[in-house]
Amino acid sequence: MPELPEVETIRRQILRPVKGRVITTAEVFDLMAIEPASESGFRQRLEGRAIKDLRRRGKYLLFELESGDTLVIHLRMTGRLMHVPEPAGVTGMRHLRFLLRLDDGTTLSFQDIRRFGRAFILSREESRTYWQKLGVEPLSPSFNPVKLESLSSGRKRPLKSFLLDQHLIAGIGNIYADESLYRAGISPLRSAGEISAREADDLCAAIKKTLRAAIKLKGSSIDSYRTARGERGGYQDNFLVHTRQGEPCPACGTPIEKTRVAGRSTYFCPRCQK
DNA sequence: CGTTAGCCCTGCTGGC
DNA sequence: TGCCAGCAGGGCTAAC
Repeated sequence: MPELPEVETIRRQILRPVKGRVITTAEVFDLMAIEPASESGFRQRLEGRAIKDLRRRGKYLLFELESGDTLVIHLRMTGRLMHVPEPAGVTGMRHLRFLLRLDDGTTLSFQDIRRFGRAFILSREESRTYWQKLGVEPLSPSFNPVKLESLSSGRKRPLKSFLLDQHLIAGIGNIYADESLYRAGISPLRSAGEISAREADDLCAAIKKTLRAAIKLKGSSIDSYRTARGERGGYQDNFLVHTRQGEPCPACGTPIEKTRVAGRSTYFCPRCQK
């Protein structure tokens, strides 16, 4: 499931190929993939527009257009965004929801098995306010132990639930929440408001270290995630606890436990994580 | 306000 | 072999 490292991998891979390109045609095959569900509106605001820049905010990918509009794509669970060099490369693609043809003959394709992924377009004005609801970027300097403590203080909810809340910190999903908490040696069940200053230090460092390591390996391919070039990520082979229930903890050998927190599968070492 | 449960969706898995 | 309940979960909304 694409989280910050997966979305950032896609952004880095397609930035150069798409920057400065003009979207010649936009084709929609599943109206559920776009908001609002209007193909004509979607085409009107995209066709003939040049892509000025490609940015990321949390798990969102932002195509900034010369027109001032921003095409926003969220992959959710099973969304796949690929840059396909050959015009015929998209024929026969399964679960194809929409595609954007570019003026150099290449194509951006959006596939999505579970149909949770969405694309929408923000005007310049809407862009100014839309992102305020999202929390701090965990890899930015403004995400530091002091910030983490100020976000967590007074909150009774479990740390796992806290880390998954995109309004507080933007980009961490189920995989990297588990991995970061393990690295920090803190239980996912602990109340967010109860962590010490020392633990906030550890958790902040663990989050940054985990996300950076995952980006280096182009993300995690447990299931359907692929990079923009169609490759599998490599970080799933480095998971310390996630999806490893019953296997020995890398540090102490205690079997990794699986439980459910905030409606999500949660993996942790009952001995190393207090 | 803070927090959680339910919903959306489809492919895969495991039990019988 | 076939059937089907159960599971996976990001973000939104309703409800407590």
